[in-house]
Amino acid sequence: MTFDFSSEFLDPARTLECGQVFRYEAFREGYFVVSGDKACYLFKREDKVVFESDFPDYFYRYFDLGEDYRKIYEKALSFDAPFLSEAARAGKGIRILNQNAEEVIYSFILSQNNNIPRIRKIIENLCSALGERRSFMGKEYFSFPTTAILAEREKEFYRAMGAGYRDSFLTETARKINDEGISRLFSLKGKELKEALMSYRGIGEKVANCIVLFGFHDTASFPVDTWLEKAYKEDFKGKERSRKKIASYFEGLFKEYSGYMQQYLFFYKRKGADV
DNA sequence: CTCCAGGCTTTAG
DNA sequence: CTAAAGCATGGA
Repeated sequence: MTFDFSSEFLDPARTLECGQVFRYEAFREGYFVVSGDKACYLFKREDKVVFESDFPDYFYRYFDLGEDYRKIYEKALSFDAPFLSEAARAGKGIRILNQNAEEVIYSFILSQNNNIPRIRKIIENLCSALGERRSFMGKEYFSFPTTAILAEREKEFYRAMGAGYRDSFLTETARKINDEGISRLFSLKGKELKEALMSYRGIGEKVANCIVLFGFHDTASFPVDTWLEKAYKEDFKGKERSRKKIASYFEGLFKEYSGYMQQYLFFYKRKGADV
Protein backbone atom coordinates (compact mmCIF):
# COMPACT_ATOMS: atom_id res chain seq x y z
CA MET A 1 0.00 0.00 0.00
CA THR A 2 1.33 3.45 -0.88
CA PHE A 3 0.37 7.05 -0.13
CA ASP A 4 2.06 10.43 -0.23
CA PHE A 5 2.14 13.69 1.71
CA SER A 6 3.43 17.18 0.98
CA SER A 7 7.07 17.60 1.95
CA GLU A 8 6.66 21.28 2.90
CA PHE A 9 6.37 20.42 6.58
CA LEU A 10 7.64 16.86 6.48
CA ASP A 11 11.37 16.27 6.21
CA PRO A 12 12.15 12.55 6.70
CA ALA A 13 15.86 13.03 7.41
CA ARG A 14 15.36 15.75 10.00
CA THR A 15 12.41 13.99 11.64
CA LEU A 16 14.23 10.68 11.96
CA GLU A 17 17.64 12.07 12.84
CA CYS A 18 16.63 14.54 15.52
CA GLY A 19 17.11 12.00 18.29
CA GLN A 20 13.53 11.00 19.09
CA VAL A 21 13.72 7.57 17.44
CA PHE A 22 16.44 4.97 16.95
CA ARG A 23 15.05 2.33 14.59
CA TYR A 24 15.60 3.71 11.11
CA GLU A 25 18.24 3.27 8.42
CA ALA A 26 19.05 4.49 4.94
CA PHE A 27 17.32 2.26 2.39
CA ARG A 28 17.11 2.67 -1.40
CA GLU A 29 16.14 6.31 -2.05
CA GLY A 30 15.06 7.08 1.51
CA TYR A 31 14.58 5.35 4.85
CA PHE A 32 13.43 2.02 6.23
CA VAL A 33 11.66 2.61 9.56
CA VAL A 34 10.53 0.03 12.12
CA SER A 35 8.07 0.74 14.94
CA GLY A 36 7.11 -2.11 17.24
CA ASP A 37 6.58 -4.96 14.78
CA LYS A 38 5.66 -2.81 11.76
CA ALA A 39 7.86 -1.53 8.94
CA CYS A 40 7.63 1.33 6.48
CA TYR A 41 9.68 2.70 3.58
CA LEU A 42 9.57 6.42 2.76
CA PHE A 43 11.42 8.63 0.33
CA LYS A 44 11.19 12.11 -1.18
CA ARG A 45 9.91 12.54 -4.73
CA GLU A 46 9.63 16.09 -6.05
CA ASP A 47 7.49 18.00 -3.53
CA LYS A 48 6.08 14.88 -1.88
CA VAL A 49 7.13 12.23 0.56
CA VAL A 50 6.03 8.80 -0.61
CA PHE A 51 5.22 6.08 1.95
CA GLU A 52 5.03 2.36 1.40
CA SER A 53 3.76 0.06 4.14
CA ASP A 54 1.37 -2.77 4.88
CA PHE A 55 0.05 -0.54 7.70
CA PRO A 56 -0.67 2.86 6.10
CA ASP A 57 -3.03 4.04 8.85
CA TYR A 58 -0.50 3.21 11.51
CA PHE A 59 2.27 5.17 9.81
CA TYR A 60 -0.01 8.08 8.95
CA ARG A 61 -0.49 8.52 12.66
CA TYR A 62 3.14 7.57 13.44
CA PHE A 63 4.38 10.51 11.39
CA ASP A 64 1.72 12.75 12.96
CA LEU A 65 0.31 13.61 9.53
CA GLY A 66 -2.99 14.79 10.99
CA GLU A 67 -1.29 17.70 12.78
CA ASP A 68 -0.87 21.20 11.29
CA TYR A 69 2.87 21.86 11.37
CA ARG A 70 2.60 25.19 9.57
CA LYS A 71 0.98 26.51 12.73
CA ILE A 72 3.74 25.01 14.89
CA TYR A 73 6.50 26.34 12.62
CA GLU A 74 5.02 29.84 12.66
CA LYS A 75 4.63 29.61 16.42
CA ALA A 76 8.38 28.99 16.68
CA LEU A 77 9.07 32.17 14.69
CA SER A 78 6.67 34.18 16.85
CA PHE A 79 8.66 33.96 20.09
CA ASP A 80 11.12 36.76 20.81
CA ALA A 81 14.02 34.31 20.56
CA PRO A 82 16.36 34.70 17.56
CA PHE A 83 18.14 31.43 18.22
CA LEU A 84 14.83 29.53 18.19
CA SER A 85 13.87 31.18 14.89
CA GLU A 86 17.18 30.11 13.38
CA ALA A 87 16.67 26.60 14.73
CA ALA A 88 13.15 26.38 13.33
CA ARG A 89 14.26 27.51 9.86
CA ALA A 90 17.12 24.99 9.94
CA GLY A 91 14.79 22.29 11.21
CA LYS A 92 11.71 23.02 9.13
CA GLY A 93 9.96 19.71 8.45
CA ILE A 94 10.73 18.15 11.84
CA ARG A 95 7.70 16.40 13.32
CA ILE A 96 7.11 14.65 16.64
CA LEU A 97 6.41 10.99 15.96
CA ASN A 98 3.69 8.93 17.66
CA GLN A 99 5.79 6.00 18.76
CA ASN A 100 5.01 2.83 20.69
CA ALA A 101 5.13 3.77 24.38
CA GLU A 102 6.92 0.66 25.63
CA GLU A 103 9.54 0.88 22.90
CA VAL A 104 10.16 4.49 23.94
CA ILE A 105 10.47 3.55 27.62
CA TYR A 106 13.18 0.95 27.06
CA SER A 107 14.96 2.96 24.39
CA PHE A 108 15.30 6.07 26.54
CA ILE A 109 16.41 4.10 29.59
CA LEU A 110 19.33 3.11 27.37
CA SER A 111 19.86 6.70 26.24
CA GLN A 112 21.16 8.06 29.56
CA ASN A 113 24.76 9.25 29.57
CA ASN A 114 25.12 7.68 26.14
CA ASN A 115 25.43 8.78 22.52
CA ILE A 116 22.94 8.24 19.72
CA PRO A 117 25.00 5.93 17.48
CA ARG A 118 25.67 3.59 20.40
CA ILE A 119 22.06 3.71 21.61
CA ARG A 120 20.98 2.61 18.15
CA LYS A 121 23.48 -0.24 18.18
CA ILE A 122 22.36 -1.59 21.57
CA ILE A 123 18.71 -1.46 20.46
CA GLU A 124 19.51 -3.33 17.25
CA ASN A 125 21.34 -5.95 19.29
CA LEU A 126 18.26 -6.32 21.50
CA CYS A 127 15.85 -6.60 18.60
CA SER A 128 17.86 -9.13 16.63
CA ALA A 129 18.33 -11.25 19.77
CA LEU A 130 14.80 -11.08 21.19
CA GLY A 131 12.52 -9.76 18.43
CA GLU A 132 10.59 -11.70 15.83
CA ARG A 133 12.04 -11.97 12.34
CA ARG A 134 9.93 -10.18 9.75
CA SER A 135 10.28 -9.08 6.15
CA PHE A 136 9.12 -6.09 4.11
CA MET A 137 10.06 -5.14 0.56
CA GLY A 138 12.60 -7.93 0.51
CA LYS A 139 14.34 -6.61 3.58
CA GLU A 140 14.55 -8.58 6.82
CA TYR A 141 13.98 -6.82 10.11
CA PHE A 142 13.18 -7.65 13.74
CA SER A 143 10.27 -6.48 15.86
CA PHE A 144 10.95 -4.66 19.11
CA PRO A 145 10.76 -7.26 21.90
CA THR A 146 7.67 -7.21 24.10
CA THR A 147 7.79 -6.38 27.80
CA ALA A 148 7.07 -10.04 28.61
CA ILE A 149 10.11 -11.17 26.61
CA LEU A 150 12.35 -8.46 28.08
CA ALA A 151 11.23 -9.40 31.61
CA GLU A 152 12.49 -12.97 31.15
CA ARG A 153 16.12 -11.95 30.82
CA GLU A 154 18.67 -11.40 33.55
CA LYS A 155 20.85 -8.30 33.67
CA GLU A 156 23.88 -10.28 32.45
CA PHE A 157 22.10 -10.68 29.13
CA TYR A 158 21.69 -6.92 28.72
CA ARG A 159 25.29 -6.34 29.72
CA ALA A 160 26.25 -8.68 26.88
CA MET A 161 24.03 -6.64 24.53
CA GLY A 162 26.20 -3.62 25.29
CA ALA A 163 23.87 -1.85 27.73
CA GLY A 164 26.66 -1.24 30.23
CA TYR A 165 25.58 -0.28 33.76
CA ARG A 166 22.00 0.23 32.47
CA ASP A 167 21.59 -3.56 32.40
CA SER A 168 19.72 -3.81 35.70
CA PHE A 169 17.48 -0.85 34.81
CA LEU A 170 16.13 -2.85 31.87
CA THR A 171 15.43 -6.07 33.75
CA GLU A 172 13.90 -4.37 36.77
CA THR A 173 11.71 -1.98 34.80
CA ALA A 174 10.56 -4.66 32.35
CA ARG A 175 9.61 -6.91 35.26
CA LYS A 176 7.72 -4.16 37.04
CA ILE A 177 5.77 -3.23 33.90
CA ASN A 178 5.16 -6.90 33.20
CA ASP A 179 3.70 -7.34 36.68
CA GLU A 180 1.61 -4.16 36.74
CA GLY A 181 0.60 -4.00 33.10
CA ILE A 182 1.18 -1.04 30.79
CA SER A 183 -2.48 0.01 30.66
CA ARG A 184 -2.19 1.70 34.06
CA LEU A 185 0.10 4.30 32.47
CA PHE A 186 -2.38 5.12 29.71
CA SER A 187 -4.96 6.19 32.29
CA LEU A 188 -2.57 8.90 33.55
CA LYS A 189 -1.35 12.17 32.09
CA GLY A 190 0.73 15.23 32.90
CA LYS A 191 2.42 15.30 36.25
CA GLU A 192 0.88 12.02 37.42
CA LEU A 193 2.14 10.14 34.38
CA LYS A 194 5.61 11.58 34.81
CA GLU A 195 5.73 10.64 38.50
CA ALA A 196 4.55 7.11 37.72
CA LEU A 197 7.31 6.76 35.13
CA MET A 198 9.92 8.06 37.56
CA SER A 199 9.06 5.25 39.97
CA TYR A 200 10.73 2.82 37.53
CA ARG A 201 14.44 2.21 37.89
CA GLY A 202 16.56 4.05 35.36
CA ILE A 203 13.94 6.75 34.72
CA GLY A 204 14.65 10.21 36.13
CA GLU A 205 13.47 13.72 35.22
CA LYS A 206 14.92 13.89 31.73
CA VAL A 207 14.10 10.37 30.56
CA ALA A 208 10.56 10.71 31.96
CA ASN A 209 10.14 13.91 29.95
CA CYS A 210 11.29 12.11 26.80
CA ILE A 211 8.88 9.22 27.39
CA VAL A 212 5.97 11.57 28.07
CA LEU A 213 6.76 13.53 24.91
CA PHE A 214 7.71 10.78 22.46
CA GLY A 215 5.72 7.86 23.86
CA PHE A 216 2.56 9.65 25.03
CA HIS A 217 2.69 12.73 22.78
CA ASP A 218 2.38 15.23 25.63
CA THR A 219 3.93 18.23 23.86
CA ALA A 220 3.93 20.39 27.01
CA SER A 221 7.04 18.44 28.03
CA PHE A 222 10.54 19.86 27.50
CA PRO A 223 13.37 17.36 28.09
CA VAL A 224 16.68 18.99 29.06
CA ASP A 225 19.79 17.03 28.19
CA THR A 226 23.38 18.14 27.76
CA TRP A 227 22.57 19.88 24.44
CA LEU A 228 19.60 21.85 25.72
CA GLU A 229 21.57 22.83 28.80
CA LYS A 230 24.22 24.18 26.45
CA ALA A 231 21.65 26.09 24.40
CA TYR A 232 20.07 27.50 27.55
CA LYS A 233 23.36 28.91 28.77
CA GLU A 234 24.92 29.99 25.49
CA ASP A 235 21.93 31.10 23.43
CA PHE A 236 19.28 32.06 25.99
CA LYS A 237 21.77 33.50 28.49
CA GLY A 238 20.05 31.58 31.29
CA LYS A 239 21.20 31.72 34.88
CA GLU A 240 19.66 28.56 36.36
CA ARG A 241 21.99 25.64 36.91
CA SER A 242 19.73 22.66 37.57
CA ARG A 243 18.21 20.91 34.56
CA LYS A 244 14.88 20.69 36.38
CA LYS A 245 14.68 24.46 36.63
CA ILE A 246 15.85 24.89 33.05
CA ALA A 247 13.01 22.60 31.94
CA SER A 248 10.51 24.63 34.00
CA TYR A 249 11.74 27.83 32.37
CA PHE A 250 11.21 26.52 28.85
CA GLU A 251 7.90 24.83 29.66
CA GLY A 252 6.61 28.11 31.09
CA LEU A 253 7.71 29.92 27.97
CA PHE A 254 6.47 27.50 25.31
CA LYS A 255 3.48 25.86 27.08
CA GLU A 256 1.85 23.16 24.93
CA TYR A 257 4.40 23.87 22.17
CA SER A 258 7.34 22.92 24.42
CA GLY A 259 8.09 19.56 22.83
CA TYR A 260 8.12 20.94 19.30
CA MET A 261 10.38 23.84 20.22
CA GLN A 262 12.67 21.47 22.08
CA GLN A 263 13.10 19.33 18.96
CA TYR A 264 13.99 22.34 16.82
CA LEU A 265 16.57 23.42 19.41
CA PHE A 266 18.02 19.95 19.96
CA PHE A 267 18.42 19.34 16.24
CA TYR A 268 20.03 22.72 15.61
CA LYS A 269 22.32 22.71 18.64
CA ARG A 270 23.53 19.21 17.97
CA LYS A 271 23.88 19.57 14.17
CA GLY A 272 27.04 17.94 12.89
CA ALA A 273 27.74 15.98 16.08
CA ASP A 274 27.75 12.66 14.21
CA VAL A 275 26.82 11.10 10.85
C1' DC B 1 45.92 10.07 27.87
C1' DT B 2 41.24 12.82 28.84
C1' DC B 3 36.65 14.20 27.68
C1' DC B 4 31.98 13.35 26.34
C1' DA B 5 27.40 11.26 25.09
C1' DG B 6 19.33 12.78 24.81
C1' DG B 7 21.58 11.03 33.21
C1' DC B 8 20.35 8.11 37.06
C1' DT B 9 21.13 6.23 41.78
C1' DT B 10 23.17 6.69 45.97
C1' DT B 11 25.22 9.11 49.56
C1' DA B 12 26.63 13.23 52.14
C1' DG B 13 25.86 17.83 53.73
C1' DC C 1 16.62 20.84 49.42
C1' DT C 2 21.51 20.80 46.51
C1' DA C 3 26.21 18.66 45.41
C1' DA C 4 29.04 15.19 43.99
C1' DA C 5 30.85 10.50 43.23
C1' DG C 6 30.28 6.42 40.54
C1' DC C 7 28.71 4.17 36.79
C1' DA C 8 29.99 0.86 31.21
C1' DT C 9 31.18 1.76 26.70
C1' DG C 10 33.21 3.59 22.54
C1' DG C 11 34.54 7.45 19.69
C1' DA C 12 37.02 11.95 19.25
